[in-house]
Amino acid sequence: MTSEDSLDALIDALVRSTFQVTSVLTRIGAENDLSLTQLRVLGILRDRRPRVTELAAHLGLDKSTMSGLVDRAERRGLLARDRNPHDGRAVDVFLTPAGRELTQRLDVEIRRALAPTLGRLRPEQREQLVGLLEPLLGPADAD
Amino acid sequence: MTSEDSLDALIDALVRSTFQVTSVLTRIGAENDLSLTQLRVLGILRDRRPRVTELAAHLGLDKSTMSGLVDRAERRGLLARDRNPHDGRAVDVFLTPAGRELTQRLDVEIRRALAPTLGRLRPEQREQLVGLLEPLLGPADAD
DNA sequence: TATTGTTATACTCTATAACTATA
DNA sequence: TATAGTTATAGAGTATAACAATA
Repeated sequence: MTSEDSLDALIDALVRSTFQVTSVLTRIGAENDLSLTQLRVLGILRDRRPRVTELAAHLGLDKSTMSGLVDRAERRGLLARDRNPHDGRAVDVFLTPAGRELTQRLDVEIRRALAPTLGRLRPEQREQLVGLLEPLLGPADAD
Repeated sequence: MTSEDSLDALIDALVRSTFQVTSVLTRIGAENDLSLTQLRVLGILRDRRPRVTELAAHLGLDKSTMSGLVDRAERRGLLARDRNPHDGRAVDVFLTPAGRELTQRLDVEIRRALAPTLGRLRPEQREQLVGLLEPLLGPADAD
């Protein structure tokens, strides 16, 4: 196997695993009336209180798109806005208790959905896989 | 590290790598005026000539959604429809030459975008990674 | 009767452009 | 002037329900 081939095979496997994981996340989101994007918003807010622009940058979206996403999630009581005390232009976004509760439930569901497949690997293989993926990952931003 | 922890860490790494790959695919799609879904449609049609319902099933979408996606891609000349000769109800979908050309260009761009990151792994590590991902993957459906 | 596909409808997601308020 | 956020607008993506054509 040449180096080229090993790269092609890896890209193929990685893209396939991407669509497979995405499909699980999309399904669990849909079962809870959440788009994949809203799922990610909740995931980011788990341990952050970003302003709208930061949230948009995290997701690679325009700030106007972000406004709409925050609007709809806020209307559902999942998150809330607050003026940033240090910058009158900025608006901080954070989970409400209901949003936090839903996020935790989603975590459990995601874990439950992926566990059977990932359980095909022995624990030491899982650790090996994590070790191989880690150097590929950018700065943290799970879920 | 307990077995629970190794599973959590793996899910975290896998989800993060999923969003990272998705972001690359979304960007390359957008640069070519294609949504991630349209990108996937083209990828599926590379080596298949499915009917509308099969395509929808592949993507986990409703057939009415699929009708719209095929409509728009057809209007752009990327794919075409043909009545299935064996079943008068069915409509087969396939790439046009222009669609095939675009798909090949996208392949190159995706490869070029992912190569630098994946190049951080040595060839034997890449093979190891493929070997660990493969048992997790369902039946083929790359891109 | 059941299946395949399209259409009508409604809502979410998305970006661009124009705007207001603050820095 | 530049930045943060919202709103208006337009188009794509999505599902549900109703429909026509075929099996």
